[in-house]
Amino acid sequence: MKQQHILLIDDDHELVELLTEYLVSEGFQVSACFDGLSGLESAYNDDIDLILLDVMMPELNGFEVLKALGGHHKTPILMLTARGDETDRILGLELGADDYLAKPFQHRELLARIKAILRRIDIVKHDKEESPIVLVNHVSLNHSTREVTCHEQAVELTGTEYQLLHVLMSKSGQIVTKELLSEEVLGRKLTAFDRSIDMHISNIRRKLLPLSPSDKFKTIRGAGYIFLSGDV
Amino acid sequence: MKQQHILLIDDDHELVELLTEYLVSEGFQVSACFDGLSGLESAYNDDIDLILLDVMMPELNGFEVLKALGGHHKTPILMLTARGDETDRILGLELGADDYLAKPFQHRELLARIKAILRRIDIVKHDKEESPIVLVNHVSLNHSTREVTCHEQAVELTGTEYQLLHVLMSKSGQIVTKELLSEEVLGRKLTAFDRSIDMHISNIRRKLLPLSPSDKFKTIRGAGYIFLSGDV
DNA sequence: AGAATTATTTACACAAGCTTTACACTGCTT
DNA sequence: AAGCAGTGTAAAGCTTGTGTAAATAATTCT
Repeated sequence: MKQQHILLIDDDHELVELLTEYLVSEGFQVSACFDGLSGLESAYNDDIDLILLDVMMPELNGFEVLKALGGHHKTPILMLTARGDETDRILGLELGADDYLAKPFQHRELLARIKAILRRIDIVKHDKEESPIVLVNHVSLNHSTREVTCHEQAVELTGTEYQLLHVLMSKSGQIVTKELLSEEVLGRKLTAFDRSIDMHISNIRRKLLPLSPSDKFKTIRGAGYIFLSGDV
Repeated sequence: MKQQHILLIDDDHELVELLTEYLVSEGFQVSACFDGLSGLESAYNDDIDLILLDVMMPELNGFEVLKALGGHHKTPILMLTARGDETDRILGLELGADDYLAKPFQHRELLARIKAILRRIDIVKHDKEESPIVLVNHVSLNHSTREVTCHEQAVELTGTEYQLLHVLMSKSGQIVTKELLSEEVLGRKLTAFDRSIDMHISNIRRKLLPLSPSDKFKTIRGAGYIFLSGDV
Protein backbone atom coordinates (compact mmCIF):
# COMPACT_ATOMS: atom_id res chain seq x y z
CA MET A 1 0.00 0.00 0.00
CA LYS A 2 1.09 3.54 -0.60
CA GLN A 3 2.70 5.47 2.21
CA GLN A 4 0.21 6.95 4.65
CA HIS A 5 0.43 10.58 5.59
CA ILE A 6 -0.12 11.71 9.18
CA LEU A 7 -0.67 15.28 10.31
CA LEU A 8 0.53 16.12 13.80
CA ILE A 9 -1.05 19.11 15.55
CA ASP A 10 0.67 19.87 18.84
CA ASP A 11 2.43 22.85 20.32
CA ASP A 12 4.89 20.69 22.24
CA HIS A 13 7.88 20.78 19.88
CA GLU A 14 9.76 18.12 21.75
CA LEU A 15 6.93 15.61 21.59
CA VAL A 16 6.33 16.40 17.93
CA GLU A 17 9.94 15.68 17.16
CA LEU A 18 9.86 12.43 19.08
CA LEU A 19 6.63 11.23 17.48
CA THR A 20 7.72 12.27 14.02
CA GLU A 21 10.85 10.24 14.34
CA TYR A 22 8.94 7.23 15.56
CA LEU A 23 6.18 7.38 12.98
CA VAL A 24 8.64 7.93 10.13
CA SER A 25 10.55 4.89 11.30
CA GLU A 26 7.28 2.99 11.08
CA GLY A 27 6.88 3.97 7.45
CA PHE A 28 4.58 6.96 7.67
CA GLN A 29 4.98 10.34 6.10
CA VAL A 30 4.58 12.97 8.83
CA SER A 31 3.74 16.67 8.71
CA ALA A 32 3.35 18.92 11.73
CA CYS A 33 1.56 22.07 12.81
CA PHE A 34 2.32 23.75 16.09
CA ASP A 35 -0.93 25.56 16.67
CA GLY A 36 -4.63 25.00 16.19
CA LEU A 37 -5.15 27.53 13.47
CA SER A 38 -2.56 26.31 11.01
CA GLY A 39 -3.56 22.77 11.93
CA LEU A 40 -7.12 23.56 11.00
CA GLU A 41 -6.00 24.74 7.59
CA SER A 42 -3.85 21.70 6.93
CA ALA A 43 -6.67 19.44 8.02
CA TYR A 44 -8.41 20.13 4.74
CA ASN A 45 -5.47 18.85 2.78
CA ASP A 46 -6.71 15.87 0.80
CA ASP A 47 -3.39 14.17 1.05
CA ILE A 48 -3.64 13.67 4.82
CA ASP A 49 -4.77 10.21 5.89
CA LEU A 50 -5.00 10.76 9.64
CA ILE A 51 -4.72 13.64 12.11
CA LEU A 52 -3.13 13.44 15.56
CA LEU A 53 -4.62 16.32 17.49
CA ASP A 54 -3.44 17.54 20.87
CA VAL A 55 -6.10 18.98 23.14
CA MET A 56 -3.99 21.37 25.18
CA MET A 57 -2.87 24.16 22.95
CA PRO A 58 -2.80 27.92 23.37
CA GLU A 59 -5.32 29.97 21.41
CA LEU A 60 -7.29 27.39 19.45
CA ASN A 61 -7.32 24.17 21.48
CA GLY A 62 -8.08 20.66 20.26
CA PHE A 63 -11.77 20.80 21.05
CA GLU A 64 -12.14 24.05 19.22
CA VAL A 65 -10.38 22.60 16.19
CA LEU A 66 -12.77 19.64 16.35
CA LYS A 67 -15.77 21.91 16.50
CA ALA A 68 -14.46 23.96 13.61
CA LEU A 69 -14.14 20.83 11.52
CA GLY A 70 -17.79 20.16 12.12
CA GLY A 71 -17.78 16.65 13.51
CA HIS A 72 -17.90 14.91 10.17
CA HIS A 73 -14.48 15.53 8.81
CA LYS A 74 -13.42 13.09 6.16
CA THR A 75 -9.96 12.67 7.65
CA PRO A 76 -9.98 10.62 10.85
CA ILE A 77 -8.80 12.32 14.02
CA LEU A 78 -7.02 10.77 16.97
CA MET A 79 -6.97 13.06 20.02
CA LEU A 80 -4.08 13.27 22.42
CA THR A 81 -4.42 14.74 25.84
CA ALA A 82 -2.42 15.27 28.98
CA ARG A 83 -5.56 14.93 31.03
CA GLY A 84 -6.92 11.47 31.56
CA ASP A 85 -10.31 12.86 32.38
CA GLU A 86 -13.14 10.63 31.28
CA THR A 87 -15.54 13.45 30.50
CA ASP A 88 -12.91 15.01 28.29
CA ARG A 89 -12.53 11.77 26.43
CA ILE A 90 -16.24 11.40 25.85
CA LEU A 91 -16.57 15.01 24.80
CA GLY A 92 -13.80 14.58 22.23
CA LEU A 93 -15.46 11.50 20.77
CA GLU A 94 -18.84 13.18 20.67
CA LEU A 95 -17.36 16.17 18.90
CA GLY A 96 -16.19 13.97 16.07
CA ALA A 97 -12.87 12.48 17.11
CA ASP A 98 -12.31 8.87 16.10
CA ASP A 99 -10.24 7.89 19.08
CA TYR A 100 -8.67 9.29 22.18
CA LEU A 101 -5.37 8.53 23.81
CA ALA A 102 -4.21 9.94 27.14
CA LYS A 103 -0.63 11.08 27.65
CA PRO A 104 1.68 9.61 28.54
CA PHE A 105 1.22 6.68 26.20
CA GLN A 106 3.33 3.90 24.81
CA HIS A 107 4.36 4.48 21.23
CA ARG A 108 3.20 1.02 20.43
CA GLU A 109 -0.32 1.77 21.57
CA LEU A 110 -0.44 4.93 19.49
CA LEU A 111 0.70 2.93 16.50
CA ALA A 112 -1.86 0.22 17.15
CA ARG A 113 -4.65 2.78 17.35
CA ILE A 114 -3.51 4.59 14.21
CA LYS A 115 -3.36 1.34 12.34
CA ALA A 116 -6.76 0.24 13.64
CA ILE A 117 -8.37 3.38 12.24
CA LEU A 118 -6.59 3.22 8.91
CA ARG A 119 -7.31 -0.48 8.61
CA ARG A 120 -11.03 0.07 9.16
CA ILE A 121 -11.12 2.77 6.50
CA ASP A 122 -9.28 0.54 4.10
CA ILE A 123 -11.72 -2.31 4.67
CA VAL A 124 -14.75 -0.10 4.18
CA LYS A 125 -13.29 1.53 1.09
CA HIS A 126 -12.58 -1.72 -0.60
CA ASP A 127 -15.73 -3.29 0.69
CA LYS A 128 -14.03 -6.62 0.99
CA GLU A 129 -16.66 -9.17 0.18
CA GLU A 130 -16.35 -12.72 1.34
CA SER A 131 -12.93 -13.50 -0.06
CA PRO A 132 -11.64 -17.00 -0.47
CA ILE A 133 -14.31 -19.31 0.80
CA VAL A 134 -12.60 -22.62 0.70
CA LEU A 135 -8.99 -23.58 1.22
CA VAL A 136 -8.20 -27.25 1.59
CA ASN A 137 -5.01 -29.12 0.95
CA HIS A 138 -3.26 -26.28 -0.90
CA VAL A 139 -6.22 -25.82 -3.22
CA SER A 140 -8.24 -22.63 -2.85
CA LEU A 141 -11.52 -21.56 -4.38
CA ASN A 142 -12.52 -17.92 -4.53
CA HIS A 143 -16.23 -17.92 -5.03
CA SER A 144 -16.60 -14.29 -6.02
CA THR A 145 -14.11 -14.49 -8.86
CA ARG A 146 -14.32 -18.20 -9.53
CA GLU A 147 -10.58 -18.30 -9.36
CA VAL A 148 -8.89 -21.50 -8.40
CA THR A 149 -5.35 -21.88 -7.22
CA CYS A 150 -3.26 -24.90 -6.41
CA HIS A 151 -0.10 -24.23 -4.44
CA GLU A 152 -0.62 -20.51 -5.13
CA GLN A 153 -0.69 -21.04 -8.87
CA ALA A 154 -3.77 -20.15 -10.85
CA VAL A 155 -5.71 -22.96 -12.48
CA GLU A 156 -8.22 -22.52 -15.28
CA LEU A 157 -11.34 -24.58 -14.75
CA THR A 158 -14.58 -24.75 -16.70
CA GLY A 159 -17.83 -24.07 -14.92
CA THR A 160 -18.71 -27.69 -14.39
CA GLU A 161 -15.24 -28.52 -13.20
CA TYR A 162 -15.40 -25.66 -10.74
CA GLN A 163 -18.72 -26.77 -9.31
CA LEU A 164 -17.55 -30.34 -9.07
CA LEU A 165 -14.43 -29.31 -7.22
CA HIS A 166 -16.47 -27.07 -4.98
CA VAL A 167 -18.83 -29.85 -3.92
CA LEU A 168 -15.97 -32.26 -3.36
CA MET A 169 -13.96 -29.72 -1.35
CA SER A 170 -16.86 -28.62 0.78
CA LYS A 171 -17.21 -32.23 1.83
CA SER A 172 -13.49 -32.89 1.94
CA GLY A 173 -12.50 -36.01 3.78
CA GLN A 174 -15.86 -37.61 3.13
CA ILE A 175 -17.00 -39.88 0.39
CA VAL A 176 -19.15 -38.16 -2.19
CA THR A 177 -21.10 -40.47 -4.45
CA LYS A 178 -21.34 -40.00 -8.15
CA GLU A 179 -25.10 -39.94 -7.81
CA LEU A 180 -24.85 -36.90 -5.59
CA LEU A 181 -22.30 -35.19 -7.80
CA SER A 182 -24.41 -35.74 -10.87
CA GLU A 183 -27.49 -34.30 -9.27
CA GLU A 184 -25.71 -31.35 -7.65
CA VAL A 185 -23.49 -30.39 -10.54
CA LEU A 186 -25.16 -31.62 -13.69
CA GLY A 187 -28.69 -31.40 -12.38
CA ARG A 188 -29.77 -34.84 -13.43
CA LYS A 189 -29.90 -38.35 -12.08
CA LEU A 190 -26.95 -40.51 -12.81
CA THR A 191 -27.84 -43.03 -15.47
CA ALA A 192 -26.06 -46.26 -16.28
CA PHE A 193 -22.99 -45.89 -18.46
CA ASP A 194 -22.92 -42.14 -17.79
CA ARG A 195 -19.24 -41.35 -17.64
CA SER A 196 -19.53 -37.56 -17.47
CA ILE A 197 -18.51 -37.27 -13.85
CA ASP A 198 -15.52 -39.55 -14.32
CA MET A 199 -14.46 -37.51 -17.26
CA HIS A 200 -14.66 -34.20 -15.42
CA ILE A 201 -12.74 -35.63 -12.50
CA SER A 202 -10.15 -36.81 -14.92
CA ASN A 203 -9.87 -33.35 -16.43
CA ILE A 204 -9.51 -31.68 -13.05
CA ARG A 205 -6.82 -34.17 -12.12
CA ARG A 206 -4.98 -33.44 -15.31
CA LYS A 207 -5.08 -29.70 -14.59
CA LEU A 208 -4.02 -29.98 -10.97
CA LEU A 209 -1.37 -32.67 -11.22
CA PRO A 210 1.44 -30.61 -12.73
CA LEU A 211 1.09 -28.13 -9.85
CA SER A 212 0.91 -30.57 -7.01
CA PRO A 213 3.07 -33.39 -5.71
CA SER A 214 0.10 -35.57 -4.82
CA ASP A 215 -3.26 -36.54 -6.21
CA LYS A 216 -5.97 -34.58 -4.42
CA PHE A 217 -8.72 -37.10 -5.11
CA LYS A 218 -9.07 -40.59 -3.90
CA THR A 219 -11.27 -42.92 -5.88
CA ILE A 220 -13.41 -45.23 -3.80
CA ARG A 221 -14.26 -48.02 -6.13
CA GLY A 222 -17.97 -48.58 -6.34
CA ALA A 223 -18.75 -45.70 -4.02
CA GLY A 224 -17.49 -42.36 -5.22
CA TYR A 225 -14.70 -39.87 -4.63
CA ILE A 226 -13.04 -38.17 -1.67
CA PHE A 227 -11.22 -34.87 -1.73
CA LEU A 228 -8.28 -35.47 0.54
CA SER A 229 -8.07 -32.94 3.33
CA GLY A 230 -4.38 -33.62 3.71
CA ASP A 231 -4.15 -32.66 7.37
CA VAL A 232 -4.02 -36.21 8.65
CA MET B 1 -30.57 6.57 9.05
CA LYS B 2 -31.79 3.03 9.48
CA GLN B 3 -31.52 1.41 12.87
CA GLN B 4 -28.07 0.08 13.61
CA HIS B 5 -27.67 -3.48 14.77
CA ILE B 6 -25.19 -4.36 17.51
CA LEU B 7 -24.05 -7.85 18.39
CA LEU B 8 -23.05 -8.40 22.01
CA ILE B 9 -20.73 -11.31 22.80
CA ASP B 10 -20.31 -11.73 26.54
CA ASP B 11 -20.90 -14.57 28.99
CA ASP B 12 -21.92 -12.16 31.76
CA HIS B 13 -25.70 -12.35 31.50
CA GLU B 14 -26.27 -9.52 33.89
CA LEU B 15 -24.06 -7.12 31.98
CA VAL B 16 -25.58 -8.17 28.69
CA GLU B 17 -29.02 -7.41 30.01
CA LEU B 18 -27.93 -4.04 31.30
CA LEU B 19 -26.18 -3.06 28.11
CA THR B 20 -28.99 -4.30 25.92
CA GLU B 21 -31.45 -2.17 27.78
CA TYR B 22 -29.22 0.86 27.49
CA LEU B 23 -28.38 0.43 23.84
CA VAL B 24 -31.97 -0.23 22.90
CA SER B 25 -32.97 2.94 24.70
CA GLU B 26 -30.40 4.72 22.55
CA GLY B 27 -32.07 3.45 19.41
CA PHE B 28 -30.01 0.41 18.54
CA GLN B 29 -31.16 -3.06 17.71
CA VAL B 30 -29.27 -5.50 19.92
CA SER B 31 -28.55 -9.23 19.64
CA ALA B 32 -26.52 -11.24 22.07
CA CYS B 33 -24.39 -14.37 22.21
CA PHE B 34 -23.13 -15.78 25.46
CA ASP B 35 -20.08 -17.65 24.25
CA GLY B 36 -17.30 -17.20 21.76
CA LEU B 37 -18.32 -19.94 19.39
CA SER B 38 -21.88 -18.86 18.74
CA GLY B 39 -20.62 -15.29 18.65
CA LEU B 40 -18.17 -16.23 15.95
CA GLU B 41 -20.96 -17.64 13.86
CA SER B 42 -23.17 -14.61 14.30
CA ALA B 43 -20.26 -12.35 13.45
CA TYR B 44 -20.64 -13.37 9.82
CA ASN B 45 -24.21 -12.15 9.77
CA ASP B 46 -24.35 -9.36 7.20
CA ASP B 47 -26.96 -7.53 9.15
CA ILE B 48 -24.67 -6.74 12.09
CA ASP B 49 -23.17 -3.25 12.06
CA LEU B 50 -20.89 -3.51 15.08
CA ILE B 51 -19.71 -6.17 17.50
CA LEU B 52 -19.09 -5.68 21.20
CA LEU B 53 -16.74 -8.46 22.20
CA ASP B 54 -15.80 -9.38 25.72
CA VAL B 55 -12.30 -10.71 26.24
CA MET B 56 -12.87 -12.87 29.27
CA MET B 57 -15.00 -15.82 28.29
CA PRO B 58 -14.75 -19.53 28.96
CA GLU B 59 -13.70 -21.80 26.08
CA LEU B 60 -13.22 -19.43 23.15
CA ASN B 61 -12.12 -16.07 24.55
CA GLY B 62 -12.25 -12.68 22.84
CA PHE B 63 -8.74 -12.85 21.45
CA GLU B 64 -9.40 -16.23 19.95
CA VAL B 65 -12.57 -14.98 18.34
CA LEU B 66 -10.59 -12.06 16.96
CA LYS B 67 -7.96 -14.37 15.54
CA ALA B 68 -10.59 -16.61 14.01
CA LEU B 69 -12.08 -13.61 12.24
CA GLY B 70 -8.75 -13.00 10.62
CA GLY B 71 -8.03 -9.39 11.47
CA HIS B 72 -9.84 -7.90 8.52
CA HIS B 73 -13.41 -8.55 9.38
CA LYS B 74 -15.84 -6.32 7.62
CA THR B 75 -17.87 -5.70 10.78
CA PRO B 76 -16.09 -3.41 13.25
CA ILE B 77 -15.28 -4.83 16.67
CA LEU B 78 -15.11 -3.03 19.99
CA MET B 79 -13.42 -5.07 22.70
CA LEU B 80 -14.48 -5.01 26.32
CA THR B 81 -12.25 -6.20 29.11
CA ALA B 82 -12.19 -6.42 32.85
CA ARG B 83 -8.47 -5.99 32.80
CA GLY B 84 -7.09 -2.54 32.15
CA ASP B 85 -3.79 -3.97 31.05
CA GLU B 86 -2.10 -1.90 28.37
CA THR B 87 -0.46 -4.84 26.62
CA ASP B 88 -3.84 -6.51 26.38
CA ARG B 89 -5.27 -3.41 24.80
CA ILE B 90 -2.51 -3.19 22.20
CA LEU B 91 -2.75 -6.88 21.42
CA GLY B 92 -6.46 -6.58 20.80
CA LEU B 93 -5.99 -3.66 18.45
CA GLU B 94 -3.20 -5.42 16.61
CA LEU B 95 -5.34 -8.49 16.18
CA GLY B 96 -7.94 -6.47 14.33
CA ALA B 97 -10.16 -4.84 16.94
CA ASP B 98 -11.27 -1.31 16.17
CA ASP B 99 -11.34 -0.06 19.71
CA TYR B 100 -10.88 -1.17 23.26
CA LEU B 101 -12.73 -0.22 26.40
CA ALA B 102 -11.81 -1.32 29.93
CA LYS B 103 -14.48 -2.33 32.42
CA PRO B 104 -15.92 -0.74 34.34
CA PHE B 105 -16.89 1.99 31.94
CA GLN B 106 -19.48 4.70 31.76
CA HIS B 107 -22.31 3.88 29.44
CA ARG B 108 -21.87 7.24 27.88
CA GLU B 109 -18.30 6.49 26.91
CA LEU B 110 -19.29 3.18 25.35
CA LEU B 111 -21.95 4.97 23.38
CA ALA B 112 -19.50 7.66 22.30
CA ARG B 113 -17.04 5.05 21.07
CA ILE B 114 -19.69 3.05 19.26
CA LYS B 115 -20.92 6.15 17.57
CA ALA B 116 -17.40 7.25 16.67
CA ILE B 117 -16.77 3.98 14.83
CA LEU B 118 -20.11 3.93 13.07
CA ARG B 119 -19.75 7.59 12.15
CA ARG B 120 -16.36 7.01 10.57
CA ILE B 121 -17.68 4.11 8.51
CA ASP B 122 -20.61 6.19 7.41
CA ILE B 123 -18.36 9.04 6.34
CA VAL B 124 -16.02 6.79 4.39
CA LYS B 125 -18.91 5.03 2.68
CA HIS B 126 -20.51 8.25 1.56
CA ASP B 127 -17.20 9.64 0.49
CA LYS B 128 -16.65 6.55 -1.58
CA GLU B 129 -20.05 6.68 -3.21
CA GLU B 130 -19.76 10.32 -4.02
CA SER B 131 -16.21 10.06 -5.14
CA PRO B 132 -16.43 11.32 -8.69
CA ILE B 133 -13.49 9.37 -9.97
CA VAL B 134 -13.04 5.66 -10.21
CA LEU B 135 -9.67 4.42 -11.35
CA VAL B 136 -9.02 0.76 -11.89
CA ASN B 137 -6.49 -0.91 -14.10
CA HIS B 138 -5.54 2.21 -16.07
CA VAL B 139 -9.16 3.00 -16.83
CA SER B 140 -10.69 6.00 -15.11
CA LEU B 141 -14.26 7.17 -14.87
CA ASN B 142 -15.07 10.71 -13.86
CA HIS B 143 -18.61 10.48 -12.64
CA SER B 144 -19.19 14.22 -12.52
CA THR B 145 -18.23 14.80 -16.13
CA ARG B 146 -18.86 11.30 -17.50
CA GLU B 147 -15.42 11.36 -19.02
CA VAL B 148 -13.63 8.11 -19.51
CA THR B 149 -9.96 7.62 -20.09
CA CYS B 150 -7.84 4.59 -20.75
CA HIS B 151 -4.12 5.00 -20.22
CA GLU B 152 -4.71 8.77 -20.00
CA GLN B 153 -6.38 8.87 -23.38
CA ALA B 154 -9.97 9.99 -23.67
CA VAL B 155 -12.56 7.44 -24.74
CA GLU B 156 -16.01 8.24 -26.08
CA LEU B 157 -18.69 5.98 -24.63
CA THR B 158 -22.43 6.02 -25.04
CA GLY B 159 -24.60 6.28 -21.94
CA THR B 160 -25.33 2.60 -21.67
CA GLU B 161 -21.72 1.72 -22.23
CA TYR B 162 -20.70 4.14 -19.51
CA GLN B 163 -23.13 2.70 -16.98
CA LEU B 164 -22.12 -0.80 -17.85
CA LEU B 165 -18.47 0.01 -17.39
CA HIS B 166 -19.26 1.77 -14.14
CA VAL B 167 -21.07 -1.20 -12.64
CA LEU B 168 -18.34 -3.57 -13.74
CA MET B 169 -15.57 -1.35 -12.41
CA SER B 170 -17.22 -0.72 -9.08
CA LYS B 171 -17.23 -4.46 -8.59
CA SER B 172 -13.86 -4.98 -10.17
CA GLY B 173 -12.30 -8.32 -9.51
CA GLN B 174 -15.65 -9.96 -8.91
CA ILE B 175 -18.02 -11.76 -11.18
CA VAL B 176 -20.95 -9.68 -12.28
CA THR B 177 -23.73 -11.71 -13.83
CA LYS B 178 -25.51 -10.66 -16.95
CA GLU B 179 -28.75 -10.76 -15.00
CA LEU B 180 -27.43 -8.10 -12.65
CA LEU B 181 -26.03 -5.97 -15.43
CA SER B 182 -29.27 -6.12 -17.33
CA GLU B 183 -31.29 -5.04 -14.33
CA GLU B 184 -28.88 -2.33 -13.21
CA VAL B 185 -28.08 -0.86 -16.57
CA LEU B 186 -31.01 -1.65 -18.83
CA GLY B 187 -33.58 -1.74 -16.06
CA ARG B 188 -35.17 -4.99 -17.06
CA LYS B 189 -34.86 -8.69 -16.40
CA LEU B 190 -32.59 -10.58 -18.69
CA THR B 191 -34.65 -12.65 -21.08
CA ALA B 192 -33.50 -15.64 -23.06
CA PHE B 193 -31.64 -14.82 -26.24
CA ASP B 194 -31.17 -11.23 -25.09
CA ARG B 195 -27.78 -10.32 -26.45
CA SER B 196 -27.79 -6.64 -25.55
CA ILE B 197 -25.27 -6.92 -22.76
CA ASP B 198 -22.90 -8.99 -24.86
CA MET B 199 -23.16 -6.44 -27.58
CA HIS B 200 -22.38 -3.49 -25.34
CA ILE B 201 -19.45 -5.33 -23.81
CA SER B 202 -18.21 -6.02 -27.26
CA ASN B 203 -18.47 -2.33 -28.17
CA ILE B 204 -16.61 -1.23 -25.05
CA ARG B 205 -13.92 -3.76 -25.76
CA ARG B 206 -13.58 -2.47 -29.28
CA LYS B 207 -13.19 1.10 -28.02
CA LEU B 208 -10.70 0.29 -25.30
CA LEU B 209 -8.53 -2.25 -27.05
CA PRO B 210 -6.56 0.12 -29.29
CA LEU B 211 -5.55 2.09 -26.18
CA SER B 212 -4.60 -0.78 -23.96
CA PRO B 213 -2.23 -3.69 -24.18
CA SER B 214 -4.61 -6.09 -22.49
CA ASP B 215 -8.28 -6.95 -22.43
CA LYS B 216 -9.87 -5.42 -19.33
CA PHE B 217 -12.77 -7.84 -19.20
CA LYS B 218 -12.74 -11.48 -18.48
CA THR B 219 -15.64 -13.55 -19.72
CA ILE B 220 -16.80 -16.25 -17.38
CA ARG B 221 -18.69 -18.56 -19.62
CA GLY B 222 -22.14 -19.25 -18.31
CA ALA B 223 -21.72 -16.88 -15.38
CA GLY B 224 -20.94 -13.30 -16.39
CA TYR B 225 -18.08 -10.86 -16.69
CA ILE B 226 -15.26 -9.60 -14.49
CA PHE B 227 -13.51 -6.27 -14.79
CA LEU B 228 -9.93 -7.19 -14.09
CA SER B 229 -8.46 -5.16 -11.27
CA GLY B 230 -4.97 -5.88 -12.51
CA ASP B 231 -3.35 -5.59 -9.09
CA VAL B 232 -2.69 -9.29 -8.69
C1' DA C 1 -40.20 16.66 -39.02
C1' DG C 2 -35.86 15.03 -40.43
C1' DA C 3 -31.17 13.86 -39.30
C1' DA C 4 -28.02 11.91 -36.37
C1' DT C 5 -26.89 9.33 -32.68
C1' DT C 6 -27.74 5.53 -29.68
C1' DA C 7 -30.05 1.22 -28.32
C1' DT C 8 -31.91 -3.20 -29.43
C1' DT C 9 -32.71 -7.08 -32.23
C1' DT C 10 -31.37 -10.46 -35.45
C1' DA C 11 -28.32 -13.48 -37.78
C1' DC C 12 -24.48 -16.21 -38.14
C1' DA C 13 -19.81 -18.00 -37.41
C1' DC C 14 -16.89 -19.62 -34.12
C1' DA C 15 -15.10 -21.47 -30.04
C1' DA C 16 -15.67 -23.51 -25.61
C1' DG C 17 -17.64 -26.78 -22.90
C1' DC C 18 -20.23 -30.99 -22.20
C1' DT C 19 -21.37 -35.61 -23.36
C1' DT C 20 -20.74 -39.82 -25.64
C1' DT C 21 -18.09 -43.42 -27.25
C1' DA C 22 -14.34 -46.45 -27.32
C1' DC C 23 -10.85 -48.92 -25.32
C1' DA C 24 -7.15 -49.88 -22.04
C1' DC C 25 -6.50 -50.73 -17.40
C1' DT C 26 -7.19 -51.84 -12.51
C1' DG C 27 -8.65 -54.38 -8.66
C1' DC C 28 -11.84 -57.54 -6.96
C1' DT C 29 -14.18 -62.14 -7.15
C1' DT C 30 -14.41 -66.91 -8.14
C1' DA D 1 -5.65 -67.00 -13.72
C1' DA D 2 -9.70 -65.68 -15.93
C1' DG D 3 -13.66 -62.92 -15.87
C1' DC D 4 -16.08 -58.97 -14.70
C1' DA D 5 -17.45 -54.62 -13.26
C1' DG D 6 -15.75 -50.20 -12.28
C1' DT D 7 -12.44 -46.65 -13.59
C1' DG D 8 -8.97 -43.56 -16.36
C1' DT D 9 -8.15 -41.29 -20.50
C1' DA D 10 -8.36 -39.79 -25.15
C1' DA D 11 -10.82 -38.44 -29.09
C1' DA D 12 -14.91 -37.35 -31.59
C1' DG D 13 -19.41 -35.31 -31.86
C1' DC D 14 -22.84 -32.48 -30.21
C1' DT D 15 -24.75 -28.44 -27.84
C1' DT D 16 -24.65 -24.01 -26.26
C1' DG D 17 -22.66 -19.48 -25.19
C1' DT D 18 -20.25 -15.75 -27.03
C1' DG D 19 -18.33 -12.16 -30.34
C1' DT D 20 -19.22 -9.45 -34.08
C1' DA D 21 -21.49 -7.31 -37.78
C1' DA D 22 -25.40 -5.65 -39.84
C1' DA D 23 -30.27 -4.37 -39.73
C1' DT D 24 -33.96 -2.31 -37.33
C1' DA D 25 -36.04 0.50 -33.75
C1' DA D 26 -35.88 4.17 -30.54
C1' DT D 27 -34.19 8.37 -28.94
C1' DT D 28 -32.26 12.84 -29.08
C1' DC D 29 -30.96 16.97 -31.37
C1' DT D 30 -31.51 20.63 -34.53
